[in-house]
Amino acid sequence: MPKYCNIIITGDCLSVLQKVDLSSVDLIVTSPPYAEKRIKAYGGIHPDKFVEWFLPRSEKFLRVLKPTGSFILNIKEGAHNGQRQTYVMKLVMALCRQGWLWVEEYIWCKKNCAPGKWPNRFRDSFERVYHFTKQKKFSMYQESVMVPMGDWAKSRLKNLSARDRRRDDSAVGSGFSKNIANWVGRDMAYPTNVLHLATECGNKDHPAAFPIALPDFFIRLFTKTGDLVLDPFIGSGTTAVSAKQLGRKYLGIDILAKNCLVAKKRLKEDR
Amino acid sequence: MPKYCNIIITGDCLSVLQKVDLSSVDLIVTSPPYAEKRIKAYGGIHPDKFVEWFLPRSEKFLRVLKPTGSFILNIKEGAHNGQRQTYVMKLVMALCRQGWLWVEEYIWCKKNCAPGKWPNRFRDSFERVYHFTKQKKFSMYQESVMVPMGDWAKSRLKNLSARDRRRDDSAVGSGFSKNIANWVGRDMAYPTNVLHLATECGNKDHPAAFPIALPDFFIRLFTKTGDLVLDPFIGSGTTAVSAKQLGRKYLGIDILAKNCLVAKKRLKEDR
DNA sequence: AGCTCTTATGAATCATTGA
DNA sequence: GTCAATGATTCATAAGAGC
Repeated sequence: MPKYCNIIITGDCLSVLQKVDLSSVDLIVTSPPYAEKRIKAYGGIHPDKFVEWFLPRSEKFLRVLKPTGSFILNIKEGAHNGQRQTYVMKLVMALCRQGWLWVEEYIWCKKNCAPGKWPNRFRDSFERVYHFTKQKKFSMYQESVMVPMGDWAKSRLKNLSARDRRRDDSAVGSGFSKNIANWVGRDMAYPTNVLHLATECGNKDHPAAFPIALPDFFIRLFTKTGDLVLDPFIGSGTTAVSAKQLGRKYLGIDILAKNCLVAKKRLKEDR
Repeated sequence: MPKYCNIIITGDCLSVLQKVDLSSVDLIVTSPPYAEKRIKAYGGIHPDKFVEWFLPRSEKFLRVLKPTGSFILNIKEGAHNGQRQTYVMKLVMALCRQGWLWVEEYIWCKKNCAPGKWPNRFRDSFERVYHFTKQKKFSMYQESVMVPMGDWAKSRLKNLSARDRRRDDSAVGSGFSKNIANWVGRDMAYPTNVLHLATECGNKDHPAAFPIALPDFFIRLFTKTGDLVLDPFIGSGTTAVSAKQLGRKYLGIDILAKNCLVAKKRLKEDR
């Protein structure tokens, strides 16, 4: 059993990860504080400083991640003064120089995006999810994220709300397995690199909760039961809740004690 | 009437555009030969050489584009040796340095993408469409690309909810706001920056034809009737056909005489 | 079951003003 | 100039209740 396991730690992941065992993590799933967003919550990282702020931390990610592990990064640049920021591109290229292999970019297409109308752009309805690895060969379990084809299933599963999951869990006790079993013999298909998910509804006491279906997808895709999932910017705890529900171990880190409290509370209440 | 108008020209756009009038083009829509793709057709541009190959040509684009014009670039990096190439990111950043303003990235989500299965990734079902301009203010006609709205609007408008009324009262302070009034009779909605278009079916005698819906969308969005649309890598002629169908002028350029023949044939047959 | 109606809400962006 | 803060403006959808 790893030293730090199934806990939420308050602190900067830069220092906290120093104490975590080398090559002990199977998957890192995270959504860092975006540059110029969450200024009140995180103090704000200027877009020009974002890459240099991130790199020392991603170096620690390299340290604790197993050779066959994956690093999933959810991020999206904003628009300022009529132009899109370029720091996300700069970050990806810097991560490649740091030793990461950029395997894929998934698109998280948000069904319900924020309102607004502007003279020069439409509403932003997608975010990027980058997949990095340490090696060309890595663990991937594609069968565990197969989606059913056909209308009846599409409408049932296009949105995996926490509530749906809870219902399935309580009925069967093991999350997805029952559903998967039900679909055997029906038309199943592999997903593509575009994910259609609604943003989470419901108050999570955190300004930027991503839908649980997002970590859920990548945890099932890149880990097996009992593996360790790390989120170095745990926020409201969604990644940890998802890992726990799927029978994985979790390690959550956040610099704000307030966030850690929210995450711990959600883990206790399993929601 | 511009000198070069409603024609397809065989040649390298680098030299051809030298003869085109300064600031005469309202919109550039193109899908360049991707690096390492279409090697037989174009002789192949190595990923490492792609940016330096492109930049002299995009400089000519700056020359012929009107100050209020837009440049729409459809491109997607491939995967090699298990990793995504970075030349698209490098190109975007180089274009910014060249003077272009990066306004937006649209995601063209391909409904019916190519089948296939690989050990380390799923099927690639999106392409990038970058929107660049010369100025912060540019021509944009958002109303011309509105899409049909769902049924929900009708019922809502029949009987304005108490909450809608309250929200607008507090916002405006005088009973009915004009916001709600704007919705009455509206059955169309603005799109987002994720476009759901099917890929073209049917052989167009060209290996990388994009669906006509793609240039159609951007031509309607960024030009009005009679404007001039340029595609410096016209390929099978889709951009020109779309422009003609929408009552715009077109100028198509391709280095391969074979492509120009196909484009001319399609224009004549209007398909 | 299916239909109608109600409610909730999401990492937004731009123009303007003032320091 | 440049930068920061503030206010104005703005949709489309899912899910649930009720009939």
